[in-house]
Amino acid sequence: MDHTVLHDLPLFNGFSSDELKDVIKKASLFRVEKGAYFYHQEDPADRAFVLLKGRVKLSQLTPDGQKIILRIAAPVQVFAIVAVLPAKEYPVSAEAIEDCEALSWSQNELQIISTAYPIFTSNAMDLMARYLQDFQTLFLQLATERVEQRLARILLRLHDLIGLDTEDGIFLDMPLTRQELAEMCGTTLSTVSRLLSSWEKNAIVRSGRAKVFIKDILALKAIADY
Amino acid sequence: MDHTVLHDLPLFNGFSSDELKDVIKKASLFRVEKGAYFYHQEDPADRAFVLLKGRVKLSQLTPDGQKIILRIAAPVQVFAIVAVLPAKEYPVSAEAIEDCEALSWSQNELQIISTAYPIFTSNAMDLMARYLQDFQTLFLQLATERVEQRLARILLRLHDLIGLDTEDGIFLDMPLTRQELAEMCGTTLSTVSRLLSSWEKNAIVRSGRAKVFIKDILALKAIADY
DNA sequence: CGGAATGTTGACAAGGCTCAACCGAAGTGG
DNA sequence: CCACTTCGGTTGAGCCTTGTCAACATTCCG
Repeated sequence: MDHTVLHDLPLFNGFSSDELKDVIKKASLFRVEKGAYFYHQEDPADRAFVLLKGRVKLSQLTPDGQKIILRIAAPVQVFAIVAVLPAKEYPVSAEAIEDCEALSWSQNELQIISTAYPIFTSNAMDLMARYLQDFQTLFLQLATERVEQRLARILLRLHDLIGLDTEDGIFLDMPLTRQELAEMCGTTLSTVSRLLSSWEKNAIVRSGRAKVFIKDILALKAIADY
Repeated sequence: MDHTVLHDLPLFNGFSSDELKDVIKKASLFRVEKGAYFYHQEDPADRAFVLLKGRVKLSQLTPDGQKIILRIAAPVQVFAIVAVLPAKEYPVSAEAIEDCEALSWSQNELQIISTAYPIFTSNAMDLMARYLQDFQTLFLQLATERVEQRLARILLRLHDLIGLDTEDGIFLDMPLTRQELAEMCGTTLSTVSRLLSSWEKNAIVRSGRAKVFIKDILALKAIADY
């Protein structure tokens, strides 16, 4: 395993090449196929991951079975960082929505890394603080914006995360159903479908079965910031 | 300053009395009067606080001026823990809604404490993880529940935080306007007023100008878990 | 007393949800 | 290769919750 994959991760900020090699030596490689889970909500949080290949859907279930998607992780991103803390549970479930590969460290190994490299702890905390802030922003948007704006924002975020330029516009390189988009913005399949249809009429997007192209990103931004 | 005030704070878990005394010696005492601010959103985050007296409203503004209240802090609670991280900004504003006193440490002092007591860092991280989880729960509720349930939940949380038994029912010991309740559950003043009125008809609460008594907490729980 | 906050209530509109019927594409098995 | 099933998507009707706007009442406070 090439240590350079970790090089630009904020979590390993301040690590030298040798240190990264050492950290990688401690890692295990996990393969999880499409549809399977890395872990489930409320399992004891005993492993953290760095995604190398595929996409992971991080979602949470309500007591009555509704789901919301909190985040989609793409390579090369960290997830389940909560595992650095002892005696926690995973707050979300992590499902592979494509065939995935990830590096993983057990809580024990994370403990060892923390002790050997004190900066690791503060990097982890920094990461957590960033998530916290992202959440506050999301929360604010959910509380104050209409579905239309929220969906536009989500497409824009996906654009940054996984947008691919094609002659048909910017392709969002991930199989996303209407249902999943709905779970990302706290609404229903029908509403998402209606919005995408109406945007398609205005040549803002083009969308089909589990795929979306963005044709007019400025219009989308205008909707988001309306 | 009596060091025992810090004794039960998760942030100082694992500190001996002597260590707590040392930590307190490094603190400054802040007084902030009702209506004034400890800090504003987007100020550089250079101080953390432990509230000793009064209440603090932690709120966030949208670009277009809407406000939501993320948390009300009561004694003895920590806020602005994000200040342990260098080069961050406060993600919220902190307004004293009563005359307040708080212990405070500068980022420098926090740095020194972290170095002297490694457990402090992990306590801080733990605290952050807890906030993160609380947020995810809040987020989920906001996304999936109706205003009625959310308001009921908020009253129940306030009950745990600041409920006082009286002959008139359980008094929520804090001046909270309809507007503020609305900002806590992401809705409008009118809707809160209507809900409280209708609950008053059913003898679930009694409420007046900036005050609320809970008369039937079971009914409230039933609404929350509906 | 007068003005500023705060709260109540009604009328109305709209956004979004539910339910349901229907369509089309993709996959599957004989 | 065709028939069938499954999955994902679209769309309409109706309704409910909630937001908006506005007038008015009540309480507080200087």
